[in-house]
This record gives sequence, structure tokens and C-alpha cells, in this order.
Amino acid sequence: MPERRPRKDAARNRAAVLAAADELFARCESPEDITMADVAAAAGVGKATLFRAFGDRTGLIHALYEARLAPLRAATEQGEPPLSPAGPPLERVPALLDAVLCFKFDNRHLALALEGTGSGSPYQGAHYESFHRTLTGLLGQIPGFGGADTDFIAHALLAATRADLVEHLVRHEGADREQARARLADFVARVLGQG
Amino acid sequence: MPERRPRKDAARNRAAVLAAADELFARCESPEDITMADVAAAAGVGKATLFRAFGDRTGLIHALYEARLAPLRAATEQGEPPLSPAGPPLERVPALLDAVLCFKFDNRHLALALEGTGSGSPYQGAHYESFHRTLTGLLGQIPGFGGADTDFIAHALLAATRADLVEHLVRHEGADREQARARLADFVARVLGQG
DNA sequence: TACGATGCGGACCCTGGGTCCGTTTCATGG
DNA sequence: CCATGAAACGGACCCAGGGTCCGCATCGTA
Repeated sequence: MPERRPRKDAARNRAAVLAAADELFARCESPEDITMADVAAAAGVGKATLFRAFGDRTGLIHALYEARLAPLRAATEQGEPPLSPAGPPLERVPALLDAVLCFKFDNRHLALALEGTGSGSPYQGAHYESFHRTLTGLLGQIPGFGGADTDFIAHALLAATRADLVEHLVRHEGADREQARARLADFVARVLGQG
Repeated sequence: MPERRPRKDAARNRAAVLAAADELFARCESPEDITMADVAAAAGVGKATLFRAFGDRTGLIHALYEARLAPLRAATEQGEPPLSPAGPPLERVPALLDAVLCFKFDNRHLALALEGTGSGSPYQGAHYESFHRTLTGLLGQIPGFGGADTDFIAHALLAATRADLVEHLVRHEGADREQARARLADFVARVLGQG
């Protein structure tokens, strides 16, 4: 399996498409109203190129999302405490959820586009799986969660950071970034028994 | 505004469409793969009839959902305690969330179809609005939630009952109805400070 | 029974995701 | 530097599916 590297033009086009798509998704009102043809045009590329590089619409959005997600993954895996594995669970759980919320807030356009893929629920995605696993593990290490259903609690906590909820808070309740963080932090503290 | 009632045939067709759609959505794997043409055919009706009666796809699903929702609304507004307004807040909150969960569980096909409408986030729907309002109010009456952000807590609690999460628990974690209820009940108790 | 108003239905339109294939560009060996 | 095959390109094309149009059937009333 030689894993031959892509040609120069292919790489350049892939990057152009990612940049164009990022731009378009960021500007538009709703992810629904940017089409694959739009992206292709904005990137100065044919539609087929776009589909060849990413498979389908979902693939493109996924690629964008994953690229943005990389820093967060890095921070949680080998960053600084309290986010990194070195932090104590009781501090790491709120830190992790705060980080996820910030990410969702800063990238709501992408997150919304991803959730709006239709049949693709967010619970299949590798990113979700991974966050859920770490959260579950951390909860298990916290005193007071001995016999508790950490699996579901992790789901429920992550559900409080869902992109469309964040979007709703911003659009219809006029929340800003810091307010959203504070509200989530309160809720998390309450769940952790620090209310 | 005379509010003229519909013709007999119109009423009959509307009912036929609702029945057919309900049936189809219940049977199918994913809501995505039943089309408006399918519904029309199953109801023995032309496509235009269907669009005349419900406006668009979202309208049809909404109508189905609302019909199913009626009993739940009734139970929470004038049913028996602890669900009804006569129940004390500390019991009514878990009862309400349990009822919502059961509803989502029993009607996941519809709830999923509704959430999968694309641009239509669940937070716009009148049903969500109403549940959120009552929940918020109830939380405010519970000791210990004095200065708390009941608005967000209500959102977060409802997020734990989201249809795609329920679907995930069932499909990928093999949960059944009672398990799902127990897990949610645990979580709610924890948030209410009874963990 | 006659006659408007209301509703019917399926042919039709259009958008948008996804594919095909003749042409162009890359990259390697002579 | 050129030949040559492989890889990528792009836009014309296909098709499913949501939504509309309009001539015809049905309803309900005088």
C-alpha cells in the first residue's frame, strides 16, 4: 500500500475549495443556501473536482470541521491543564465542556451545516465519539459518580453544547460568547454537585 | 372572518394523507427516504392535494407531530398530578421530562423527521417554546434555583431528551424504553440536587 | 337541476446533488 | 527537453424530489 501522494494541482485545488467553502459557510445566513456549485465557482474549480476531492457534500463539510477541530483535539490530548489529561477530573470536565462550547460558538456555521446533513446524526461522528468517551471516563473518576450512569450523563452534558442550541441562544436570546460560557459553566457545576 | 369549514372531500383527503404519512414514517428506516410522492400515492391522492392541505413537507410533518402531541399537552395542562399544574414543582419537573422523553421515544420517527427538516431547528417550534416556558417557570419555584439561570437549565434538560440522542441510545447502545427513562430520571435528579 | 366555488390530480418545472467523458496537466524515463 | 501514460480537470449532463399549473370533477346551495 504505497499511499501515493496527490499531484500538485490536486493539492492546490483541495486547499482552494476548503478556503472557499469556509468563507461561504461563514458568510451565509443558513448553510442550506450555499450549494456545491457555489463552492466550486468560488474556488474557481469545476464541480467534479470538488466531488472527486471530498466524495460528497457531507465529506466536504466534514473535512472543514475536522480541520478546525484539530487545535481542540491537540489541546485536550497534550495541551496545558486543566484541559489536558494532567488536569484533575473535577476541573477537566468543566474545562472540556467549556472548550467544546467555545468551539461550537466560534464555528457554529460549520457545526450547523454538519448537523443539518439530514440523516447524519452528530452521534456517529468520530469527534463526538471521542469527546464522549473521554467525558465518560472522567466522570467515572469523580467521587459521587460511582454507581452513576456516566455514559448518559456525558451525552446529556454534551447535548447542552449542541450547535443549534448555541445558535438559538445567540439569535433569539441575544446571548454573547461569555454569557453562553457562564450559563454552561453554571449548569455543569450543578451537575457535578457544586451547585 | 367567517372561517368557512372545508369541503367533505377535502377533510377526507386530509385525514387519508395524515394516516398514510404516519404509517410510512413509522415503517421506514430513515425519514429521508419517504418522498411526498410516496405519501400521495399511499393516500391515493394527487401530489397537489397534499401540498394544498399542508403547504409543504415541513407543514405535513408538523401536522402529524402536533396531532400526536395533543394528549401530552392535555396531560400537562389539565391532567393528573404530578404532571399537571397541581403537582409540586420538585415532582413536576421530573414528571414533565419523563413524559417528554416517552413521547420522543414513542414518536422518534416523527421527531427525527421534524428535526431533519434542515434549516428548521427544533427551537422555533411552538411545542418546544411551550415546554421550555413551563419548565423554566417550574425551576424558578424550586428552592436552590433562586439566582440560577433557569432559562438555560431548562434548555439543557430538554436537550437531554432530543430525538436523535434517544435514537442513538436505542440503535447504538441497545437501550429500551425503561432504561432510557431511568437514565434520564437519574440525570434530572442530579441536576435538581438530589443526586 | 343548474351553476358558481372549491378541490382534484398528474403533467410539468426547477433546483441542486452527483456523474461522464473528452481534454489538459502533471511527472517520470529516455 | 520531449514523449508518454497516468492522474486530474471541468462543464455538460442526468435524475430525484419538492413544489406549481391548469383543465376537469365534485361539492353544496338556490
